[in-house]
Amino acid sequence: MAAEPAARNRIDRRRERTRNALLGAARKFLSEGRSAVSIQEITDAADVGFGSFYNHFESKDQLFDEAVRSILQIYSEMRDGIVALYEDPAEVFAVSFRMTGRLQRQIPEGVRVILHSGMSVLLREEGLVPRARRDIIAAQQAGRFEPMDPDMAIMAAGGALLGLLQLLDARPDANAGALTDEMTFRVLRMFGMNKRAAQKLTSTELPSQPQL
Amino acid sequence: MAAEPAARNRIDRRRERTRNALLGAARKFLSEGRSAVSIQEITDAADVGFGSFYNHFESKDQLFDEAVRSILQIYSEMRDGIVALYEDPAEVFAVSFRMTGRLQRQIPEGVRVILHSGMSVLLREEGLVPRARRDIIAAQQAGRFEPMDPDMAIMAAGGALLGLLQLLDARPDANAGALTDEMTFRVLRMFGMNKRAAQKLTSTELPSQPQL
DNA sequence: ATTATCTATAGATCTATAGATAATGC
DNA sequence: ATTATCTATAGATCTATAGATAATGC
Repeated sequence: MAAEPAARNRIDRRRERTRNALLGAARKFLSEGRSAVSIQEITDAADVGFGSFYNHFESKDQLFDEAVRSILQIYSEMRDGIVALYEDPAEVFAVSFRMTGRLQRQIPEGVRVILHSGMSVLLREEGLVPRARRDIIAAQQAGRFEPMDPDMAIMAAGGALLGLLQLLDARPDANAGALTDEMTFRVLRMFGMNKRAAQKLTSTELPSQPQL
Repeated sequence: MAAEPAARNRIDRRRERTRNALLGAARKFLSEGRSAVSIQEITDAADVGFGSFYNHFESKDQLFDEAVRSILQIYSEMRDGIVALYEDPAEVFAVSFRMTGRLQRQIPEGVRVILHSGMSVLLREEGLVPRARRDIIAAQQAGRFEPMDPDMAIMAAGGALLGLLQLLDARPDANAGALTDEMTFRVLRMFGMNKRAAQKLTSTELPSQPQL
């Protein structure tokens, strides 16, 4: 009752397949920074009839927007499942950060979409931002982080995270886990944690990476 | 002999005026994230004949690329002039950071171009990046910053800087100087400076803002 | 019978260029 | 005489839609 089964019948499943093919093609082009492709090229890449595009989206912009949104949503729901195990908000923050850095090696293309979409992701009230805000505020109230304008903290941590993802993208052979943990450590230090506490939070074992 | 005078004659000056009008229009559209405008719209906004476009640029992409490059170049030359007064590399870094945050209030449109261009600015070997790398490495060697992979440091500081600029853009009434200094303080802490030293570097008086 | 997909296409838009016009140099 | 700008336009490309086709539901 609460939620429909994934697809009600064969027509709906086919419809969803087409839609996903379009979103996938959009992600592919966005990950290459090619937002100027024609709808024709998109439907070709999706292996879908040209007219089908308009069964699902009103415009290219709408498709691209949904493509970004879907990435943010899928990933942040996954995150929620993972961090449900932790109580300390500082640890939740650290685990999220460490998992997200590692994500670059799992879905480099998806990450590239975000990287190309500019800093404005940090203003979207969906995805990791609202979650990071909650974690940071809670950690501040718990005395784990120094007091600081939460939005500043988000911009600092979010910017550093995006920078890390960009660096990992440019260095395919680097040790992603080590670099990510180093960056997490630095961000925790930036938030006023002492060395030992920051060290501890960035050296605990992580839950296994979920497959996407 | 070393460098030509700004413009040799009237023809050259006119040519440059046209070119600058096109670059200005490109910046305007890029600052609005509208990279899909037609060349026609660009020449209209520049108040320039349509065909003139091709006297100066081969394609829209080339124009946009030069528009971004020109912003980076103009700003970083200005920075070089300012920081020439300082010796301590950590102070050079701090002053650069603090001036750049304040820049958002001076040329919000130019900053918006950078914000829309995505994280890839942090990979460009022009503009602030190579300068920041030199400063960071020098500060590490001088023992002012903790040792750290310089590229990681750049991504962390650059990401935080872009995040700050994005926040300032979204908060036109906020105290840009105060927020910028707070962010600078945090970044210095991230690089391992102690509170007192970081405090000192972010509370010194800045040289007067140059007009652009 | 219903619904989504696909193909074909009209009309709009966009790019690149040719040739005319205007401004400046010599 | 030279050089840049401007206007006009051919041809290419792109979008949005109409109508045909294919798949599924009942």
